[in-house]
Amino acid sequence: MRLGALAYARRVRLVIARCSVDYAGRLSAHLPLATRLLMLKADGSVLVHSDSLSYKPLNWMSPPATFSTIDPDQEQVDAGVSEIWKVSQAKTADLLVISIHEILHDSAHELGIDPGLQKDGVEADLQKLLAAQIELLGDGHTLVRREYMTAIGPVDILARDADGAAVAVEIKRRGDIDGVEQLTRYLELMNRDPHLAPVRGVFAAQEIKPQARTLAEDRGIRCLLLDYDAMRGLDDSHSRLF
Amino acid sequence: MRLGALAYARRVRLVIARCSVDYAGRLSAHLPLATRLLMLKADGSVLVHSDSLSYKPLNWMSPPATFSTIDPDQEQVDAGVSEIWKVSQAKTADLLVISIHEILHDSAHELGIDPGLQKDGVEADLQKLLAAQIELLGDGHTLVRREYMTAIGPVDILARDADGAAVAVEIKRRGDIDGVEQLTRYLELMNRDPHLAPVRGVFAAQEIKPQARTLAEDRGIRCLLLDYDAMRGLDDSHSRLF
DNA sequence: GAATGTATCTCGACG
DNA sequence: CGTCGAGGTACATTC
Repeated sequence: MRLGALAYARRVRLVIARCSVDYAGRLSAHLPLATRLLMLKADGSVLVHSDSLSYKPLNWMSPPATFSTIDPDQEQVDAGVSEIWKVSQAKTADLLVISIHEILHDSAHELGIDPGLQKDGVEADLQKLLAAQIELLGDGHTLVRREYMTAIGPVDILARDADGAAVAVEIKRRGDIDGVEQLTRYLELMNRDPHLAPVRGVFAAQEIKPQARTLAEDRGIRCLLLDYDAMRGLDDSHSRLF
Repeated sequence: MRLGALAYARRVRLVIARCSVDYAGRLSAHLPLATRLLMLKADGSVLVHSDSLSYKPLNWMSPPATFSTIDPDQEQVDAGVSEIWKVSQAKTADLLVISIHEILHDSAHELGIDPGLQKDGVEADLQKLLAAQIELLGDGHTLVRREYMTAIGPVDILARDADGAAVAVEIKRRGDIDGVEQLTRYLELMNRDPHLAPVRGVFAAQEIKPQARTLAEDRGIRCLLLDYDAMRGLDDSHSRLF
């Protein structure tokens, strides 16, 4: 537990203001003059929100950031700017400049320490389930082991088919091209091992993107769609809310 | 059950409240009782923020969402709940339930329509600029087209060199190994097309990581560093911040 | 700390 | 409307 975090006032400042915003960092971005919500958090970070397009701020500065206000020059005053906020991140040299024209609301609130989010039932233990239901690969398949180690990392599942031939399975929640590349590297390596070769590949996922499927099948890798709910059994539904 | 107090146009409502939050959708999640900022946007979406961990809300509901309040039952009243907010998304059946224990601040603000963010310096800009300045690939190069479609996706730029040979260009802001892999897949596919083959590859980026450069050159792919500022300078533009 | 994989990803573009 | 790729991805976990 860090004492430093406790020493700070856990406050959030909410400002509704007509403002324009400029950001310079990895890219440049500009927000023309409009009324927005500015949220200043305890760690110096700043979020600029509009009244729609949830989740993502229009613009922001990530912590740790330093906040300062500077006086507008005469030209800016003439343009209607009353105050300029400068938010900078020393490490990345990112800079967020908020030109305030008019503050319509300004309040600060003590929030206290948040116990944090508890997630539940996310972790697709697809791997565990598929290992337990290895026959989903096809009749007569047997499990050799999960997390079969190779020189470049663990293959999710190594199995053998009815004829005793090795089968390497890569499991993803969403099957993307990256996953196919990953499995391809494993297969290339494993097929150099005379104890294993020939090794066939199975790309298993709850959802397989068409391009990934195309690439996989082009490389002789079989695609297997996994039905998570069916595999988990319909017994435990996450109806904790009702 | 009374319907949304939030059916107003272009407004954002800010509430500071002691509350607990439950979410059920792709996953289940729970936030224990604590003081948080609740942001209700005009489109019915809701964000639950703490005073740190910028950018991402602790919990949220994406638009389009419908908002309603329901009265707590006796058990909930005994537990200190004064009000329950229910935010649901019809399409996905996601549900966010906020159990309000105490409201410490409550204000609503008219924001108006936001003109939106103007971005500058992303991959699309690089692609446009390189297409316009195709001679950066070398003397005598000509543009065939941007976003040349293949079965596994569009190649950023297809050009021909002074001898009329095809050149496939993959453009990245930051060139790492993934980009080289991507270009390699395109090249492999395109080289099967007798109308195109042989196709040479060029990996163009503002910044190319050493590992990516090594891999690319090992595969006969030429690396090209792009100077965005210089390229933009040949075009017409201006820096806004200073 | 760097690298890797996931995400209630979000968001835009394009067919 | 789906699909696909990029993101100032953000964020957690592992090496």
